[in-house]
Amino acid sequence: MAGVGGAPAHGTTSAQACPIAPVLDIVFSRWTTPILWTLHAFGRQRFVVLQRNIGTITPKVLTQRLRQMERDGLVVRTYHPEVPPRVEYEISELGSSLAPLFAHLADWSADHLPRVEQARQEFDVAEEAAAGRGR
Amino acid sequence: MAGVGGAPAHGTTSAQACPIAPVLDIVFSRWTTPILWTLHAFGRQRFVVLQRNIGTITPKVLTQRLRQMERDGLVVRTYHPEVPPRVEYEISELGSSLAPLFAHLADWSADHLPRVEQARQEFDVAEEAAAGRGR
DNA sequence: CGGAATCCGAAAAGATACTG
DNA sequence: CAGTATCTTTTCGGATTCCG
Repeated sequence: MAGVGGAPAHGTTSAQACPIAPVLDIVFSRWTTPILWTLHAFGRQRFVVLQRNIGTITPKVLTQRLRQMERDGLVVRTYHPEVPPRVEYEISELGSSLAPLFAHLADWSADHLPRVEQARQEFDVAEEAAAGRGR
Repeated sequence: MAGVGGAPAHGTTSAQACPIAPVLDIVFSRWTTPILWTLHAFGRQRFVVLQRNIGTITPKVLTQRLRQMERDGLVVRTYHPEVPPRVEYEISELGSSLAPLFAHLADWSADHLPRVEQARQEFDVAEEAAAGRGR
């Protein structure tokens, strides 16, 4: 697996320069969309099941992300004091309110992602040509 | 000043777990929204002006981000071979197609950000209380 | 089972200085 | 002006280990 470095977040960005900057840290932090998506797709589920459904996230990171999302009110954590302990996570109403936004994003993706791919290829070809001339 | 580390991006996330993951790297990478916003707000502008308008970005990072966005077709770079050199950046049509999405995000922010703030306060209070009992 | 604690490595962001 | 080069900083993500 590729070790990755880390981009912080969008938090330090000057707010006046981008009014939606604050939301990005809440909604589009790393792993938040996969988590919300999985929670939305499979409904309430236990920690380990959630981890399996997401596929590649480690328990440490999943815990961190869930904690932040719980704090932001996007997910609800339910602890059952049993032996062995049982904890379940589910999407909150606030978290569900993001569904239309994600749908909008999916629509944009369907409509414009091919254009991005095309732009990338053209750019790479032009770059290749420029390098050829430069060399 | 807060240096930031880095979260890579959302790219390594398993696609099946979240269909919109690919778009996140394109649209919501660090600095992309402030850059697009500034380009949208002030129109075509030169490198240094853009840097000033954004406010806190260093030339190195701005160059990196602009290069990526140009490759993705979100911005258009125009180079005027003069002395001194003049380069202008503007938002592309593809980049402009994101405007409704950003508006949607701004709407969600206006409607739900207070709820997030409230959730955070309640969470912190509950955590404080839990710590008090635990200590 | 559901985490918390610890160590480690990678990559990106920032600061600074320097060119064509 | 518009970057590029270099060095340092930051912290996120992964792996491992341990606990109630």
